[in-house]
Amino acid sequence: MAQRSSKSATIIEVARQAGVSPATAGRVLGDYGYSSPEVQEKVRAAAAALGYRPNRLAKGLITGKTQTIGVVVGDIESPFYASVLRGIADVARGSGFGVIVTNSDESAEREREAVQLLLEKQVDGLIVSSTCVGDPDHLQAAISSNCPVVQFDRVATDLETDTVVIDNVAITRAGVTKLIQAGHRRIGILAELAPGKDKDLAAFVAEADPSDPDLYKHYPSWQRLLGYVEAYRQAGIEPDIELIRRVPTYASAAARKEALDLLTMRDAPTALFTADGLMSTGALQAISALKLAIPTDVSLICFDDLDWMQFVAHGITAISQPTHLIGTSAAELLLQRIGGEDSASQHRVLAAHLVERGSIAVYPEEVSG
Amino acid sequence: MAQRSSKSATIIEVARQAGVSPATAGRVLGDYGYSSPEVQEKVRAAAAALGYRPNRLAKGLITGKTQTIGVVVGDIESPFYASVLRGIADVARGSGFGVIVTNSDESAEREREAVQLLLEKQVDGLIVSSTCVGDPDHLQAAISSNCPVVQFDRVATDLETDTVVIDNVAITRAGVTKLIQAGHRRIGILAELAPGKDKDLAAFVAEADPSDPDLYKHYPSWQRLLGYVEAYRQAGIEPDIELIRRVPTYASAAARKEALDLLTMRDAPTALFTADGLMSTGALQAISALKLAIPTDVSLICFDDLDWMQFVAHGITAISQPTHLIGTSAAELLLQRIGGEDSASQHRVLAAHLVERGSIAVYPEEVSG
DNA sequence: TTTCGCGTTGTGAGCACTAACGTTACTCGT
DNA sequence: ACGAGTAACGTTAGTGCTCACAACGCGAAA
Repeated sequence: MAQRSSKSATIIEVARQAGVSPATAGRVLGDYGYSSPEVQEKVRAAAAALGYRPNRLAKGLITGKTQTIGVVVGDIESPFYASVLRGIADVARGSGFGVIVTNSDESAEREREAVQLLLEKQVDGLIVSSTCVGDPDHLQAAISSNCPVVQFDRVATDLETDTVVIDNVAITRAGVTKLIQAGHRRIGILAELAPGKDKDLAAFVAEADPSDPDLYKHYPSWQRLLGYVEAYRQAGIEPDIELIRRVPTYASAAARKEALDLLTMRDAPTALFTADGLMSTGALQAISALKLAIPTDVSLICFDDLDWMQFVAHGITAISQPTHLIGTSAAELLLQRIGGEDSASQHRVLAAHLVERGSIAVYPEEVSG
Repeated sequence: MAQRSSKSATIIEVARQAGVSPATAGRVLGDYGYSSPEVQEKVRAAAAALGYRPNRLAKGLITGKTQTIGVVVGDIESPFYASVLRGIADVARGSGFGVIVTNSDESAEREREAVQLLLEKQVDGLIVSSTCVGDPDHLQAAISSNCPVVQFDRVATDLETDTVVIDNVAITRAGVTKLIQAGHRRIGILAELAPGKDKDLAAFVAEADPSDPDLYKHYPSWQRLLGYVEAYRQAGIEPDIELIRRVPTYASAAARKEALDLLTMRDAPTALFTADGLMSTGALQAISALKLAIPTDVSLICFDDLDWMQFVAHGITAISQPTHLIGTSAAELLLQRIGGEDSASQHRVLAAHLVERGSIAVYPEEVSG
């Protein structure tokens, strides 16, 4: 019977009850060192009788390992992060690890605070989608104090960490190319594109260069824009900057507004590309409000394959990220590092794929010249 | 400058560097007891110079408080749980607490393991949506060892814990009544309804009694069924058990199949009520596959107001739970308990509300008699 | 001057556990 | 028969920090 009292029994009480030394009890219960079968039985019986529950704090204090990993994401409510976290949690549970989650809300300050808290809690490792890819000294601090870090989605490349990403440029290029091949010439794109100012956007589009070591290169939304621009250029068309709309972070209403604006502008686009889930819902809100039909009135490709995309209209063609796999991969890499692996940083690029449904109509190419 | 070496500085090194005793350094850095301004400055300078980072394990070992709360949910990927967790995390962050998340996958065994792990990690409190409402001895064990528990959504009522729920019966009754008032007589309902067997379902419907202290009473999906049955009875109609379809936990495909079956049966329902998000997507898949129009061919009310419900068809009428508030409330209650509050258990019943959109058509009442 | 009290600091114990090491008893090979 | 090896256990010293306690100085009250 477990005891009813307030404080849980310690290993010393178990040892006394079993008539052995604390160290011996520790060996049995902690499953290390030597112990005879008789002693094992006695100790286990005593532990069960007292309702003994090992104190992982004390263990962690000595061993320097807490069997806990810390996770920092933008917002756990977003389907993308939620799914990645699920993958992480699955792997963690399989290895007896706990997972502490924190939301940065895309704020560098909060991210730093979160990392600080996690380090104080002595997590064995960190999985981060960093907001401040620019100066990741807090992550560097973690690495310096022997706390391995794995980055995903957003990546600060000048950091010595394993990374898990998808090839945003290639998959977006493929998607937009699909639209172009269907005859679309004016394709609107809705993307977050933070940080930066409008003039940066123009410069980025003008100079778009896949080998550019620019800061923007590290942000998925900029990478997706790059894929968009490349698809255009490959088709021999110059992208119209009026069709590129940026939306502040976590601004659902703004996404709707931009989409509305885009779809009602003079010479409006015949197709839309949304760079993440928030943009997708914004676009659909606008399309719904304008009573436009998909794909008759407007074609659509959405980044991130959300639940509802299989039944809205005739199905929404979407780019599906292996979110769960991103999480499990990140966790596996991290656990390897925690386990002592000290080979060179691994950089996993996972495959995203286009899920073709019914949101792309063939657009009659205008007869020109 | 923070040091580059592997191990972080301890308070003893900070004390030596500042020329004071470890206890004094602790008082300054830990912000307790007395210390003079001069000493404070010296100690803080030394701490900064050494890149000191307090070890919360050691602190927790002594104080018995880890500033961590444990959360056990069914699946963090579900929008409902993700949003609740977000609420919890927000409150926790505000108080400097960390949050460890675990998924039970609706398995009692996993839930027990999770609770065990969390208790070993010495969490200061637990927020749980329990799978095994029937025998919550693991939760009782937590309470017995002075670890307060707050339950939400699913609740084991014979446990002395604070709870946060919504009135599932009333809000569902209101929703279904709306459908009945619109003239619908055959309303299909899709719900999880675990655990239990088919004959239990028949008995439950036959005896449906709001004051019944039955086990089922604790499960939201059964509560929602109860509201459904009550709405029927209040309208003087006896519910048809053929219209009540149950779906195994986490079986997205099964939800689709049941919905398909429901909509193609002889004397098919003219309206559908889905008891959670999974059922809703299943229903929409079926409706889409059958090329039925909402609300012309089938009316619909969905439990849980998901993102896409504002733009699918003419908008889906939904029951919106205050998910974020559920999380913040649970966390606030828990933090109060952790803070020493020992008043009687609080049971918060939050308001859900019907978001009326365009998925209910008036159904011409048949002229009878 | 004595007494009291308070602010300030240091000392030492201890939180629950593990790791290193010492001791003992026993086995095995030569 | 004897040293080496090994299994089984105990003793002790930590792990980084907090807390109770004692000690001390200093100003105010008696």
